[in-house]
Amino acid sequence: RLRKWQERIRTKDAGERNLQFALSEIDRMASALGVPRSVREVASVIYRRALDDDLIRGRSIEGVATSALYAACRKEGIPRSLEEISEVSRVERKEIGRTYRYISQELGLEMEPVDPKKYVPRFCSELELSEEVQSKANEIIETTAEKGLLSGKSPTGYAAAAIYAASLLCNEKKTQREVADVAQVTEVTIRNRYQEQIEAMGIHS
Amino acid sequence: MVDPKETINIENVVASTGIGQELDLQSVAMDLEGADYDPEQFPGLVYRTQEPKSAALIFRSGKIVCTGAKSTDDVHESLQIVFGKLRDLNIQVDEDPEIVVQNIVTSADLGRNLNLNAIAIGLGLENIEYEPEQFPGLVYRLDDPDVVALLFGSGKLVITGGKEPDDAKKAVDKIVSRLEELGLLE
DNA sequence: AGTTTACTTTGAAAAGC
DNA sequence: GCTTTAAAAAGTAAACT
Repeated sequence: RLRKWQERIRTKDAGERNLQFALSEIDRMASALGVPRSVREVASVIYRRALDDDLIRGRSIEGVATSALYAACRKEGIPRSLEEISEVSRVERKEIGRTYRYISQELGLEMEPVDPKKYVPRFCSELELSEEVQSKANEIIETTAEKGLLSGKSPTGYAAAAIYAASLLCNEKKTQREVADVAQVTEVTIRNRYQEQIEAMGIHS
Repeated sequence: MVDPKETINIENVVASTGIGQELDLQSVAMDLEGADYDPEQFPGLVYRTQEPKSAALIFRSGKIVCTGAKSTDDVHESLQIVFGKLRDLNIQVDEDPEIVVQNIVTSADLGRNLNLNAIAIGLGLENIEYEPEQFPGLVYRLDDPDVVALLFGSGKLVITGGKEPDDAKKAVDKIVSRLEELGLLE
């Protein structure tokens, strides 16, 4: 009887320690990403819900914590790509993506697809591009997405191409390499998306 | 426009069967040319047929999995070839082993582009999975028939998880009518 | 700038770790 | 859970030309 009681305490302590570890990891990654406190709070709530629903069984604590943070960034409207998230996590990109899809389904997060426009301010500021370029990029994204060009395309690559196009149109040219580096996509992806977008916008350059 | 059902094409059929006899895979691997057997990596021996093209996974228990065939007829033809090869090795094979189709992968074309973002919302975010950062297709699980459909921006789709060719037809019909009533087709 | 190859997703069975 | 098999869809990445 005493042994059983001790075991319960031990289990409870272990669970408590695991939760503390997860929350501190979320905090560490959030700091590294430079996201506001509200995102960490949302991530913590998602992690606790996953814990309550027993979704961590068979998965790593770090993986679930990272996925919760990825989901929280999106929910708060300041998405980080899986590539960016994986740079501050010790879990690899593919695993974060899988775990995110799993907890998202199980918790019924009903996450909407990421809007490429959400990446425009951050990418443009890293490239030191003007407000004018940002507006132009947003206009390109809005217009071409309405024409159906966005289906199936990665939001970061889509945003990168629009920013590249906008930088040319506003005479603040950035090279494909520069834009590709901040968006963490390849130049080939920018070229492919850029061609489609320019054509759909009826721009001839 | 063409009826999307007429664009349905079977791309792969997976079936299981068994010869009703245990096998010494080590010796089968020696005698059967073209056999790939690496028990450290996977317990099954891989044997590929050329016509019809398929891959058979042969296990110690005598159970066999056939995959890669383009029709249920091809599955039967391929397995007859495998049974024949085993008999050539003086291995007892049941006279007419039962062959069970486990999965059929089909492709189809709705004939018009799809706005996956609108479809994701329309079908209900709780019913679909659409993560273009990870994969360009929208994943839609149906209850009846019990299959999974992958919808692409081009209007092409993949249906998998079905056990008979008819499942794909039913699925395409349901998807088309669902998208039509949502006003998301054409 | 554009090509080739390879990997991402879905489904199912087999035997064994 | 993983391992292996095959095939489609379309996007993206890495490595070349």
